[in-house]
Amino acid sequence: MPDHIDPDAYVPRYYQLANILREQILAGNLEAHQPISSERELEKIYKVSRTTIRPAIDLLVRQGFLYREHGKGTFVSPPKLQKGISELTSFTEDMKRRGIVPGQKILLIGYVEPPEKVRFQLELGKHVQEVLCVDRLRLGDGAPMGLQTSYYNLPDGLSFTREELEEIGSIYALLREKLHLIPTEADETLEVTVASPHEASLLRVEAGSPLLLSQRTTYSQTRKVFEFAKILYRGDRYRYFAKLTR
Amino acid sequence: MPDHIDPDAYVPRYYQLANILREQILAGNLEAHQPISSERELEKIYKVSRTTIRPAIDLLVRQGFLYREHGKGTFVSPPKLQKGISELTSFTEDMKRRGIVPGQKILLIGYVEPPEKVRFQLELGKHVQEVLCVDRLRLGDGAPMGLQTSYYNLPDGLSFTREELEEIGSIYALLREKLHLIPTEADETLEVTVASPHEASLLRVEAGSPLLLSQRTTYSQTRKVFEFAKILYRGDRYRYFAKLTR
DNA sequence: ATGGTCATGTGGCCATTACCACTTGGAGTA
DNA sequence: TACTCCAAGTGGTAATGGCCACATGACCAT
Repeated sequence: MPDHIDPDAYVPRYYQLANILREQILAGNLEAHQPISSERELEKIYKVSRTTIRPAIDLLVRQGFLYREHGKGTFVSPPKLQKGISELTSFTEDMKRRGIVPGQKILLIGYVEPPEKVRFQLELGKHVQEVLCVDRLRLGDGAPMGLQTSYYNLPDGLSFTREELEEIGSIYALLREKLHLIPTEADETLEVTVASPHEASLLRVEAGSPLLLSQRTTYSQTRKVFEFAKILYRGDRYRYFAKLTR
Repeated sequence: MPDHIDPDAYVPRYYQLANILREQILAGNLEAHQPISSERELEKIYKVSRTTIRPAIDLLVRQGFLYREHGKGTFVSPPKLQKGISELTSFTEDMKRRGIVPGQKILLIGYVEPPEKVRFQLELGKHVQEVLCVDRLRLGDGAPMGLQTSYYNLPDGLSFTREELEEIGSIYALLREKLHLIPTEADETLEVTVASPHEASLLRVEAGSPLLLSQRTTYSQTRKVFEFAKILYRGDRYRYFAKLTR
């Protein structure tokens, strides 16, 4: 890990500085509630202007690593505030972060006529006849974790095959690399429901067991809705995390 | 709504500008995906420097009203992206936003010896003997919505009475006005569970009905944990919203 | 027609300079 | 002793000026 800022680097200086400071915090060089160097000191230390320092600190404040107090200084947040904000992640990433090995069984992949609800969520016009649908059983450490049904509104007849999905594993990775589609924002709702006999048998629980239903619409970098995904999580195996701010 | 920026105002100029632009968007003067004036044009229009323009736009981008595209311009987000991020709100505020009339029935208020789990969440030392506990039935439009149990670690013997809580209604409002404690951040987890006979009778559902369990630790402006709250929501009446970003 | 080049406009980044508001602690005063 | 006041240090806001990276369309050469 570099301890200085390269003015000619490809990444912006404020970003380099944020990385340096974050590393120091995570390495434990700085105690919780301890002040970091003042902005004017950081100017001298890293030979960058305060105009560069501030966005770096802004970033770390938003990420929960630091907090400012006007007239007093900038301080290190206690460890509990340092992890897990409301980040948009795929099931695969989510599991990895929890230290669980993700897996999946593809139940169905192909074009279907969208139900009215999906048509609404994907903001489809009346002329759109079919959308790509992927039905998957999601696994965590080999055992059923959830049941996911996703619908995709892809640009201009672009698509992918079952083989490609099986090879890469993550639809998000596939969309990013093959179609240059990057999820940037999503609206999610969570509610409870109970397992139908069919869902129960796939998830290996009793019919009528409580499930957590997540429904998400995902926006690409061009601000278009491209995905509507429903995931039914097993109530006994999944817990949702969120970080709230004022 | 003013359409110009007052250099002598108490509120910062970038904040005034953000308010002006947000009003224009909400008023519908600007269509979705339509570009707003470029940053250099805004300099001339509002007689402020680009250093002021950028934080204003930053703010609106974070709030979901605008999005930038390098080399192209800054654009108005479609309406669906404009509301509801992961904001820290009390039950009372939450209900009001949904257009539901909040209510409550206080079941218990007083000092109790904290269970081990609460002791851990509130980061209490071994010497702390008792913490304030409030048990409430939460109502929405008069009918049971959830069952909340909250524990408070208040500074220096500060406290409040049942009468004060009944008068003001919201603990957050009470803490803010009486004790100058402002919630600024919280960690929340959500999971499903089923109603015990006792919970079921209070919530007026069948025993064994699915419930949504929210558990939250809340941090004050001094970065200390001051609240641990559990809310059991009726599965058939409550849905959780979140906005996710990359 | 096709493809490359380039001027122009946009947001992204950054140094410099300056002043304001808030906090703190020590000097000075009553 | 107790109080007030103020200087110094901190983060907050802001103007000015500049260069870079990216997107686009007009223009030119092929």
